[in-house]
Amino acid sequence: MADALEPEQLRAYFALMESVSLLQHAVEQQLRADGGISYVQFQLLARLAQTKQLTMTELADGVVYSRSGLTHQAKLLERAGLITRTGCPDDQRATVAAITDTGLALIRRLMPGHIEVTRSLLFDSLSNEDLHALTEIMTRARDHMRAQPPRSATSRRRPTTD
Amino acid sequence: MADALEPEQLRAYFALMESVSLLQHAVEQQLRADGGISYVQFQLLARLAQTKQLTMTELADGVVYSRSGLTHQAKLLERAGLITRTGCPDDQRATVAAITDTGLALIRRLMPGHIEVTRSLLFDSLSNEDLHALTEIMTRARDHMRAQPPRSATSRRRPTTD
DNA sequence: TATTGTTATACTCTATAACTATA
DNA sequence: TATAGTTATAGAGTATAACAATA
Repeated sequence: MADALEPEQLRAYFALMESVSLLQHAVEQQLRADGGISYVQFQLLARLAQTKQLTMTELADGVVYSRSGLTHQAKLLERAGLITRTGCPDDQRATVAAITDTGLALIRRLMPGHIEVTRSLLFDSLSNEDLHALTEIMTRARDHMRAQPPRSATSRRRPTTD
Repeated sequence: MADALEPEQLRAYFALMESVSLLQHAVEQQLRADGGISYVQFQLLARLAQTKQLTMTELADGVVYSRSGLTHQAKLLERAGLITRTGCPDDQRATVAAITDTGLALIRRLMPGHIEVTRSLLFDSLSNEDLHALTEIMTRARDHMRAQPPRSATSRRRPTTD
């Protein structure tokens, strides 16, 4: 089951990882320089810009891999006036995060540069057929990965009773 | 030039970033659990396993974005007995890094699990056509990104005189 | 008893600037 | 003067465990 990957699989794997590493680094530079926020913080803000209201657990999904990490980031965003955290009326245990006008304005201000970076680094080298193929492939891959159980029994998403 | 990305570009971008994030997290878990090393350290070891001898600058290429970061990682790897650093006879300024037998053994021990993670998370969801397309697309994207000049004038790869 | 979220803490990674030594 | 690399240091990110409050 764990033989060597085929050469083409290796090439795909390395090209994928290095490309995203380069892209992510460039995006992080832009966000930090233009808005003083990290990519993780940008992701959280972008999610809240779409759905307005999210509990901490919902907000964490797919972006952050530990609860304390999210609390830390949320605290920074709240301190910067970009989000608010209030108690949830439905479930007293939960905290509801929402983006502020300042946060919305920041996202709107950062978007053009963010888009420009991804365009010049990634999409400028892709044909329309490439784009279709990439979308299809990576969407399927993401769904597959999300459905995959974590390798270790001690996951932070679904902590077991041990 | 910086209009909104098309919806399909956005979908591709998000799927790409989230997939690699999930994959990288899984790979890091495996490497840390089975070998006690990080993904960056794994990449450095893997490069040295192929080419045996590399100067620090050559070794950094594409893996690490600052010289001091590489020095730090190299120090850790050296302390763990996984690589050696010796002066370069050709250029007295340079340091040549080489992998040790212990380092080679570690890479060989980690590879099956590493491959198994990437296979179960990524390649199991890909057809042969997908694999061909992905390889072609991401190889081209990587080459394009590598050729791209950094967005800011103050790059750490090509420090200017300011 | 399980879940939501926070806190405290420790560890790792990364980057900047100053420095040494060699080309 | 430019390059290769190290050092010191400071800042940010992340994770673990212990905890409080609610379901």
